[in-house]
Amino acid sequence: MPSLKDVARLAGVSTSTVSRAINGTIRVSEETRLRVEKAVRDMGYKPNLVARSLRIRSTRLIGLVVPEMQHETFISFIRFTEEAAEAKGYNLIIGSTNSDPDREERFIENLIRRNIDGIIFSRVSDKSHVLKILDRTKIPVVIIDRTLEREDIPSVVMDNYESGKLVAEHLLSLGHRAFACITGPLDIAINRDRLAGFRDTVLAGGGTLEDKCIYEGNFKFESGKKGIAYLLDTRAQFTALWAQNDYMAVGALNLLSERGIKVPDEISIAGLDNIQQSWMMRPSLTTVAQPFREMCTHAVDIIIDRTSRHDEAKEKTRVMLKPELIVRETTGRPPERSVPAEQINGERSQ
Amino acid sequence: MPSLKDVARLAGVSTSTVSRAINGTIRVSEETRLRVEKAVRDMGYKPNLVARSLRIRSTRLIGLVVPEMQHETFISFIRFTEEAAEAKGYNLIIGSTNSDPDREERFIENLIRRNIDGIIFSRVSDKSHVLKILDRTKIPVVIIDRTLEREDIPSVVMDNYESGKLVAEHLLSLGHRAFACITGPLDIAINRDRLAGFRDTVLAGGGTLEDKCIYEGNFKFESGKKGIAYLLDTRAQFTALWAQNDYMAVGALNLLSERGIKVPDEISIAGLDNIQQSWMMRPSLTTVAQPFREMCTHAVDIIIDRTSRHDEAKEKTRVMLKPELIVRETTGRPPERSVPAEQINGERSQ
DNA sequence: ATCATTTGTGCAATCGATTGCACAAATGAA
DNA sequence: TTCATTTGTGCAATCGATTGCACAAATGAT
Repeated sequence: MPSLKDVARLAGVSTSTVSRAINGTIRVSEETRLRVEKAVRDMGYKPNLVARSLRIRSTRLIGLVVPEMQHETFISFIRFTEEAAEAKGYNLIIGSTNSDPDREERFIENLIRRNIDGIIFSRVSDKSHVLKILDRTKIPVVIIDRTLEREDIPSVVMDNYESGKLVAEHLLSLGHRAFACITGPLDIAINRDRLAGFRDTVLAGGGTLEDKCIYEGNFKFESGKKGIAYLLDTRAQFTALWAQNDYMAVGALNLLSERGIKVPDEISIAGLDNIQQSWMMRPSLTTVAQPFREMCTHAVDIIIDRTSRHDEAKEKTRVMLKPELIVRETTGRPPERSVPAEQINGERSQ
Repeated sequence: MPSLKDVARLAGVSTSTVSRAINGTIRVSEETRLRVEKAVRDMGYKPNLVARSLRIRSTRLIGLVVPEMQHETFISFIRFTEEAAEAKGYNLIIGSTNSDPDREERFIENLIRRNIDGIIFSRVSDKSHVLKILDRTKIPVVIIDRTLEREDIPSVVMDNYESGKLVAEHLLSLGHRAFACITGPLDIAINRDRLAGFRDTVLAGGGTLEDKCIYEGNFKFESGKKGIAYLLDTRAQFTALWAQNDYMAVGALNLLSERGIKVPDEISIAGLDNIQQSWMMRPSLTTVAQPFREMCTHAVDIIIDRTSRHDEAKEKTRVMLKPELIVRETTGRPPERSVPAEQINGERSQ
């Protein structure tokens, strides 16, 4: 691998000149520029980014921390963040922590030592000690898909309240009045927001969402199954169910199919996330699409913005983007003569 | 951020000594080691990996090239490669090329300039000019999930022939005799291998796999739908179908459900890959699991191995791992009185 | 006590770029 | 023609580590 020095020698100029000719930081005479360019081509010279990074203290690397790679949500973050980063000439280092604090810490330490330009977190907890580590450096950080108590940390989220609202409006317009919900963990703000949007809209529209029609899940398939089973078995009355993510919706559908309950004829189901399965399955799932691409693009932009104008006062940045409702087959009109859900359940469950 | 020099000053020794105390490359007296360690702790010193990489010409970074991030296969590669790399103290830079040669080239160039320790490719084509680029450097390369004509490039693949064999054996043992197959692109060796394993075993077991029962797909959902539609509409005769990946199997199931054909009562279906949907859907999909974790671990090991013993003669490395059959609900005994498939199709299609 | 060997440490070069400063040549203004 | 300004280039320091070599002190052998 030829270095700057080799190119300089071949072109008969100093390394400074070659560097300037390449980067265009300072004017170089037309003539020498051409000579340098020729030398660069002839030798197949490729600037060494490690050396460059060391000198200019910027690596054009962004770190992305995800808790795991099973959920499609995180895959989307990886995918779109990589896309956005690549478009800006950055590369992406990813690390999944498996929700293991040690691994998380190791990974962050590594990123710091690698002199990374910024870090994007998805789903960190408020108490993550990692944030303390980051406070000690001045590496820009963005939280994606969650907001933290600490307001000085920029975040990018979907308008979660709105997502609940969209689903409720849709179901209300189909004629539903009795609702149920399988939520994500309610210690997390965004999930409470989703629920609030859903509930507020349901009630405003003359519907009901009783407490016993709410099941707190954990975003996994199994939890969707459990949730719907619980709701059916406790004879909660509802004709429409919203699961706060698609995996739980799929789980619910799975159990309904097991029990021979027809969707959407007897119960309407909606999810959130728009995972692949949601359109591949039958019946296809009505859901809310998160604007993942935009979220990631924003996150990357914030990082790059903060690295460029280094030490300026950090204004608070909180980006909130609109979700989009995607209507498919799992939602329909409520049962014809509005059979009480209780009765339906009674027939079927055990 | 304190540097070696700062630590050295605080500990009252030279930077060389600090470096040696930290890395343990050369013996340092117990006493100074303790002094250095204390200084390191007191200052919260973290070695700068960029500087280190520049000097020792090794970054402990591995690049992973995937064509896209929609297919779960590639997600698995990312996931397990990251896991394996992290376990060995390496970090992972990923890039998806979207099958765009320019993007691919840009990404590879970047990796080279970043002085990456090795590159893992999934799904490169034989004619990818990228390999030429890599020939010019001596960066270790591994191909995963595909073998190339060029034998000097190490690869890690599943035993694809075996996967076809496993499926065929399973279906034969259930009593099936008339088979169909929706393949991946047949210009790719591994797909021909899968088909060969399937066909050989079917025929050896007294079954049939007629030419008109083979449909060449492209691994996507839609292509599974099209494939089964084609097979049904041309009245190919079969009671069991193998789709060479799960997305196509799901597509096929989707269409069968549309046409009201019962699985596995009327047709048995098997896939390959063991994607999430395969166990979440109903009926759950019989499939072949690829040993992704092992594949990725091997790939990382090969890279690390080759970086350490730098310029030795490269022996040819081709790792081949065993697949595993996972029997679920979409495969069962063939229809009771062995109704000719033609008749079944006749009733249903259109 | 003398010399060879081992042990521990520091000096300074090095990896490959970028960049402040100095300076010569070219240009423009008077 | 003379002086001020602009333009283009090179020297050498720098980023933060690692490491070959030199050398002093400690140790061991005789």
